Amino acid sequence: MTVRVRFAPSPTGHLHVGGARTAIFNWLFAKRHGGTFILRVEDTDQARSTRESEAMVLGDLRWLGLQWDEGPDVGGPHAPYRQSERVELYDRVARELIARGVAYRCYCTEEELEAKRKLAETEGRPPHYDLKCWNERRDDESVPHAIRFHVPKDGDVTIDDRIRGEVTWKRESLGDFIIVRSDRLPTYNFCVVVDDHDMEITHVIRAEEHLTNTHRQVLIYRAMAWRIPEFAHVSLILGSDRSKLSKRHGATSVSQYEEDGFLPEAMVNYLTLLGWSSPDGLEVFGTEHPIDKFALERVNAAPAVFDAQKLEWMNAQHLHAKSAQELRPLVAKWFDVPWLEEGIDVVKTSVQRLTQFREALRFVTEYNTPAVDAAFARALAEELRTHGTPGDADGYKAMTERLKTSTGQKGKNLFMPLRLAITGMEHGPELVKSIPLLRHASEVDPGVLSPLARVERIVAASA
RNA sequence: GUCCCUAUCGUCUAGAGGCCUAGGACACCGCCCUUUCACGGCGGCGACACGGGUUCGAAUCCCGUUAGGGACGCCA
Repeated sequence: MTVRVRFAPSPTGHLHVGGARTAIFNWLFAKRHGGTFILRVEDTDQARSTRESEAMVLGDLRWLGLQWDEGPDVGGPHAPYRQSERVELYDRVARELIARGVAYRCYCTEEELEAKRKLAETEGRPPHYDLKCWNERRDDESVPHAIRFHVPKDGDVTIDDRIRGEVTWKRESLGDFIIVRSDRLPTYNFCVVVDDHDMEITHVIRAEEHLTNTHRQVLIYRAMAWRIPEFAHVSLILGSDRSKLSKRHGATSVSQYEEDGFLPEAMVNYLTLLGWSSPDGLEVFGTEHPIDKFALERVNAAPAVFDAQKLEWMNAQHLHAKSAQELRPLVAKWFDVPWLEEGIDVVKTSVQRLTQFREALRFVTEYNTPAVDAAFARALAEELRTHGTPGDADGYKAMTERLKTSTGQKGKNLFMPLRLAITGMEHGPELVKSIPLLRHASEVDPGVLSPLARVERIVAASA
């Protein structure tokens, strides 16, 4: 049996990190077993679903590099992959369920039901449907109605969750539930089952919030005598206060991280580690490693707190591992100059995110004449005029040797004023790299002030 | 309220009854490297929620308590 898994987002906004992790686990599992990764859009909630959101979610998944084999945009043997386009199928199955005597039309209004729920609550009873329409079953399609699934006497369910082990529910914990709304659109618990069966899904890997829904879903599988897939419920991602991750904890959508200059491979790497760990303890990796090692049995059942600091560290690891040539097109999205590649090479290790290169290279793009000893500045200007600005490490070494004698300074007293005079700042990358960068940048970019021009400004200012 | 899930350093985790004096990573602190910053290297701080069992032996198995989370919708 070949593995078929799906990620089924509802298009109500950008992809969240929790959804991203669920998608990653599905994708990893499919890749691990040479299976098929399917993208299905769950847009039956017409009030909240939009095509714009769908495009955003698809874009976010693409950015992460999670390629799907079947989906609304690429099609596949079980098209369409948008639930709103599959209503005929749901309608057919709902009728079959009614014919089998396990589902029935319910003519109760939402107001009636609301009142019944309130009453049940005050009387301390479980807020389950009172079976009115089940007891007076009638089959009138002309009157507005919903369709309910009747929970059978033998409605106890036990599943063997691949992450949680055995989970059991008693039938009493469930009331008859709606599978088709009065607007004829199916509800989540119904269409997931119909779709997962129709799309021949073998493993349902999804968030823990769906765990208790599985009870209802298994009942539908049984009523239709369909093969029940394997289930794996992944725990939730929490914020720093251990409540469900939400906006107030900071960025929660993957697009936000993209905008903040995170690398997709770092994002995937970090999220993969939220709940899963490699048997050999490796933490920084590309996709080959987890594809080779991933197993649902190693996924932690406990919820995980999202740690933006570790994500940032992870991003730096991936960023530092890339060459300046690889980084250049990525950085150019935020900051582009002719000398960008050399600039990236010089400041790379001091940067965690793509967005930080602009600031890290500010010593090149900006120069605020610093306060430097006038005599030192004159000697430095003289040095640069007669020997030129060094363009490599050897030239830099020779220059500093000469400066020792011409300025009479050494150690910190030589290097600090030198750094300050040329970069305008007290801190920055090694001078042996910064000075050649400044020289090259000023040669190709009229916006960059050359080292000599900089020093001359100091001399002029002190005159 | 009922049902379900979960519980190892601040955080992510390793741990499948003796290999545990509980290992790694992030963060934090210190030292080294570095005439700055960063990177990197080395070291330190720091946890089995609690109470009962089972066992020669429990972080690991069982029960309970507590705490957190989820579900109980004509949301997904």
